[in-house]
Amino acid sequence: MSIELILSAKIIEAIAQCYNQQVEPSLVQIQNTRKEFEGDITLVVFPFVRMSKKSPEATAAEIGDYLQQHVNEVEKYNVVKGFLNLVISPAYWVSVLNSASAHANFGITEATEASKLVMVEYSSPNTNKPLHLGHIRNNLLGFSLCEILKANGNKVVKTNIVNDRGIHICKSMYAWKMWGNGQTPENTGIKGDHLVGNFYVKFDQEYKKEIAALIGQGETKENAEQNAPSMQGARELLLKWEAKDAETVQLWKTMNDWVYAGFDVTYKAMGVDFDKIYYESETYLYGKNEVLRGLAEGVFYQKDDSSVWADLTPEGLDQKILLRSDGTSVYMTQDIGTAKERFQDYPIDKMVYVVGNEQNYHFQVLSILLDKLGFEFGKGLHHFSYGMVELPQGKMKSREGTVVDADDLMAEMIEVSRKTSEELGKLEGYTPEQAAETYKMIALGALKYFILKVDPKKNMLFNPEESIDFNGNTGPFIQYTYARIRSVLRKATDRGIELNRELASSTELSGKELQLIKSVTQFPVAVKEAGDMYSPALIANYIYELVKEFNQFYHECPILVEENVETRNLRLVIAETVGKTIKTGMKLLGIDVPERM
RNA sequence: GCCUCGGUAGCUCAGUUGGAUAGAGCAACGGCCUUCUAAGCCGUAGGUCAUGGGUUCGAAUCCCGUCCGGGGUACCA
Repeated sequence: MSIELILSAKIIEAIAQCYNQQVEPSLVQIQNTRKEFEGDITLVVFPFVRMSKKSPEATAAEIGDYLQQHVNEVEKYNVVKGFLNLVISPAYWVSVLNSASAHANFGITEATEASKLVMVEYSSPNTNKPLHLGHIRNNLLGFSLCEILKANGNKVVKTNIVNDRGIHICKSMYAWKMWGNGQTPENTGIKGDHLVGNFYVKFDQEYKKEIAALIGQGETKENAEQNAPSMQGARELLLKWEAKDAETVQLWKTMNDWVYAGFDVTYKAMGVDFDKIYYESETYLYGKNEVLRGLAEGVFYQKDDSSVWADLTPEGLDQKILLRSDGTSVYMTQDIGTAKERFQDYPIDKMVYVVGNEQNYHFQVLSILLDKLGFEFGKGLHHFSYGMVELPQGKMKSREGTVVDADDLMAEMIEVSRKTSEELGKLEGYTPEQAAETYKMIALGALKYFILKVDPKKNMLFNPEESIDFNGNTGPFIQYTYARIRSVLRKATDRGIELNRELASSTELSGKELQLIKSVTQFPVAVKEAGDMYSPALIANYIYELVKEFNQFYHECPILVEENVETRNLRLVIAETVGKTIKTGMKLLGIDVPERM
């Protein structure tokens, strides 16, 4: 049992004994003592002063006396204003370190047969353009969230819904037909997703010209947008596709295959993967069927132009279109079908969608619609809503070319990493392959940590002019600390030093040693909170604090050079345990750590 | 217009259900490599927590108003 739980129970007991009052556990506010005060754990006594009818100081002292007498681990205490600072015995901290060091998977709760099954949808790209920085945030958050949920004892199915059909694909297809001149990834040497993306941009350029021309001829803006030949062409392709026109389907397959080949490369570079991939082209019909069923059952209604709608005014929302007047599906239709499929395929206890906050309304509506259609899981969907990545000039727009491309960004980061490593000359003796692997590990560590350390809910800014840092609160800083620890441990082994991981309870702890042990014990707490809050950032911030403390310790306390064998052993055990915690924690972020750098 | 999210150091971000003197990194300045990796460590400077009220022992945190910004809002995804 953790010291916090023991104390919590004893504090309630103390109040009962001293003041004859029953208190709710929620009133017991225990926190780690701030560094500037003496002590390890602090109780906020303000909530109890009205029970004691004494000053905060006197109340704190009475509770402190009681705890000191009744809890072995409480050595002494001091009172500062309404704060009762408890000093916990070193023996307790030693026992905690022993247990952390003994557990291979310290901080991790393994899933069992009885565990909940969580399905997490993330990535979910459109197949009309390559992945950009916004997708990177999605993928990294999604992957990390899955690792964190697993570490909290859940079974997780990582899923990806590929938006492989729809008007956006048809735009790229139309542009390719009109202006493609038979270009392929093979004959141009351009990565497939980028090639298709080029045509998406081309479409938009031509479309805009046509609109301008039509407006010049006296058309209204709305009419021009509807009647532009490009748009009509794309719409026609969408209709042909839904009608399974052979030539259209063939072109669609070909271009999507180019994109998939490109995506595979990007996913692999990012280090993300999926257990089950759904394709919208396969699920949208289920959605259409469900909408038609809803229409037949009177849940939805049809307008004169034969478009199908949901009336959400009882829920305080608007009307929502579910099938266009030409009968084709919209985004919502597809998501209904996909949800139904998934719950048929898996015994899902919890469904999580990792999708940007621009779609908050969409998921609010999806939840309601599924519920209206009689799916009991409708209300339980969880939209993991994350903020946008913005550039200094504002939002990224693929069609306007103001995007930071995922492949380019990763390649640039690797290049910076390589140069830095070579300048520092840390990898001498490595083969070129080993070195290249390390450059990549550091580059991705920098990128992933940069993205994940920010609260997912908030928008974040990326300035391409100032490349991502490798110093300070960064992935490489953490990786570097890990490499240092490994280096010390290697040297210990080389010198024939054997670790004794069963530390005696009488082991003495200095300030930094104690602080590090306390930090390590917070890891399971951080893992749980990250799981509860769906926040990789909590893990990132935790590791950073741990690593910062380790570096201070490393600087102040000699490890191998220490002459006292017991102290040397203690420090090695601490270093090893911190290293293990860093590695486990970084794994939860999808970041690897190097043996050397 | 309506809905919704946000505003913390020059910049990028932390700040558990309200708790002690609001913290990091970057940038700036000054120290520390004959000792386990200087991608490090130590120090200096930098704040009206957008703003005005309120709630209370206590507010960056909760409530109301105002200003500024992002996102959404019936045939894009």
